[in-house]
Amino acid sequence: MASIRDIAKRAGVSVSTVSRTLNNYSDVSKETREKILRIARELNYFPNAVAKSLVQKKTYTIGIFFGNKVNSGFDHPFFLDVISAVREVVGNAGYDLLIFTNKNKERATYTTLCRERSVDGVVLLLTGEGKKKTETLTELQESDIPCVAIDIPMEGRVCTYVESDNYHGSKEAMSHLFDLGHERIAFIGGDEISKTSFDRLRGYQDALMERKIGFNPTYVQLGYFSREKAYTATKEIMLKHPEITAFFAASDEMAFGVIDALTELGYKVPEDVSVVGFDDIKEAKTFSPPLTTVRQDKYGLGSEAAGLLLKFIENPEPEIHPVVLPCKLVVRSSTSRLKK
Amino acid sequence: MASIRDIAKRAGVSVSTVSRTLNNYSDVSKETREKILRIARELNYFPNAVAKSLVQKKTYTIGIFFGNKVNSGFDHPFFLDVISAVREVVGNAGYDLLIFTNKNKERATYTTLCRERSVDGVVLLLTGEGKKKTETLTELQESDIPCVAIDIPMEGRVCTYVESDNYHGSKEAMSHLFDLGHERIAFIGGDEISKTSFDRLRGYQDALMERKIGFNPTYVQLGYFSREKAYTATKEIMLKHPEITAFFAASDEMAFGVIDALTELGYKVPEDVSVVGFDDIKEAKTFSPPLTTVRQDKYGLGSEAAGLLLKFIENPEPEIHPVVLPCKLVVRSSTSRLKK
DNA sequence: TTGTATGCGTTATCAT
DNA sequence: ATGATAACGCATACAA
Repeated sequence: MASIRDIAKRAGVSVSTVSRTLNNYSDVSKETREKILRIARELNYFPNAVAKSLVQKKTYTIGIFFGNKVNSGFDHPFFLDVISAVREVVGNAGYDLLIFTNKNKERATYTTLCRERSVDGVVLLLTGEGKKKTETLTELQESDIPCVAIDIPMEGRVCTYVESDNYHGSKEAMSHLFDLGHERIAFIGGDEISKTSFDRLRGYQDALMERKIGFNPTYVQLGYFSREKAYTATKEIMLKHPEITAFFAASDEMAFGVIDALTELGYKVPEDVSVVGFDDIKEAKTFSPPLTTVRQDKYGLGSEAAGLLLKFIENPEPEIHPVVLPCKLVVRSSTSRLKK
Repeated sequence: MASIRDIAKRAGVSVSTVSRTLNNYSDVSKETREKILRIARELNYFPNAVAKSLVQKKTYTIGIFFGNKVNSGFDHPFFLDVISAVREVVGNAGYDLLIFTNKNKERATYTTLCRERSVDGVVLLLTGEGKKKTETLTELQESDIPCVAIDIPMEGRVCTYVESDNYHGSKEAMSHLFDLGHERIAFIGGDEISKTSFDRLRGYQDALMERKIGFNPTYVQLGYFSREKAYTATKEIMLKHPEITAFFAASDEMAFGVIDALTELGYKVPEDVSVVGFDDIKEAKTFSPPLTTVRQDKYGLGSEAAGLLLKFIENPEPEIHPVVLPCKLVVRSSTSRLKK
């Protein structure tokens, strides 16, 4: 409640002197400084960040967008890890996090929302349709708002993205299956719009080609990152192609759906059919059977994104380059050697 | 970038007319209104929320504190559900969410942080030590900042809390074990400071007393909501009291620890020993064996908290009353009938 | 219906 | 070393 004016009045000095004192300027005499500090404490003074933001044009706030639309739910598979990392990194630099939630603004775009709130930078953690390069995404990318996206290939003067090395992650998964003797491997992909999905599919295809096994398009279906859709797709594939001995799903959620379907069809996992997932979400470890999967460095994704963002904010002409984080195959019990 | 001044200049009117137009005041002639609106669009105008906040003393921002200290990690077991619900509810009312992260401010309290950012209200989702009624918690409770805590018994003029009906949840769990024939039931509690822990323990004790079985203190240990600590406690108890046939853990995480220990000691769950958890976190369902547990309405906790907060903000003299949400026993496969 | 003037709490520029 | 004053972008009381 107390403002610097109140302090100034009590101390018998001007507001500018108070301001300088509170901001640790050197040109304040020791006596007045101490007096002001004492009074500030007495009045239980705290600076008003809003007023400060207005004049400094800096809010020390990082915005975050989630979900599959401009505004929507928290349906990202590892929202928690990413946001936790972002929070840690930007927090240490003195920034707070603003989660955009405002739903009753039509005509709002990422850019206008950011400008309205005057955030210093923004992290994009979108899913599904939100990852499609729409007009509003392009607008943001070309704006002067520092921006880092997770898993969306955006690039601008102060805009880039962070992703996992999905291509090589996919290949590692395939290598593992090859090592176990599998060759007839089905793939349950993500969607047709995201780079993430595309890279994982490409890894699958290339692994097959390099192994001279060849790529059979009828072994591939899209599951749209949904357990249910993956379940349906698996049934369809497996009924038509009972010769398949392994499934590679582009997400753990979908791998669960694959296993659901397989189990219902009477196959045992991994005895009859092996299954590999992607992501290594929390439930992967406790699932039955524990899922072999490609682990993404979720925390790293978030901390890299935050680090880049801070660089953009603090550096007027940053070098920009997307960050690609390595994946790691985690072998558990949903895969096993092919029985002759 | 464009301000109402720019619009005013272009339109040849005063800033107040522009302001009134943009805020849908009725006393603006149709022509000037249309002209202003057109120019606003041309200039790609958006209001500056910071400036607006300064003059209106309202930020349309809800703050959230997490973790076990004033500032710390996201270690709450269902952070995601709660925050998702809060976001939904306050979002529909036009508020955004501010996650406090700022770590480099010593001497900061919940109250000063809230004042500094001028949040309109705040949600507390703390764990561990953070739930202890410290000075800074009391300060917040007694302040005029609208505040709703989850699982912490705080009450003030614009401050209350939301919790699950832990006591009856506990009793339900015990009833289930009684129904299966168990009588020698151990309890792995939470901590000694939270009401949540206390209520669950009380439910356990009362259930035992009402059943005329009596309460054996040596059957009780604290696990501090940690899988590891619960593991250790379980070993200790089970080695001393092999007559025990069931464990009731005050959280799912701890129930996992209980099962870890039991398994290592050579007991089969649920054949030899039954185990019940509390919370129904995501992994409970996929754990092996799928965990019987007491489900908390996590989303409800968040949406009730948000609803109360909005009431406090919009109503000068709200009636205050804590909200207690019912729990629900979810029977899965970690409990079974006692073998004679 | 419109304009003028003031203030929100702070920083920053320029004097003194 | 300190003070006066303008400015940030907007809302609002009051006057016209």
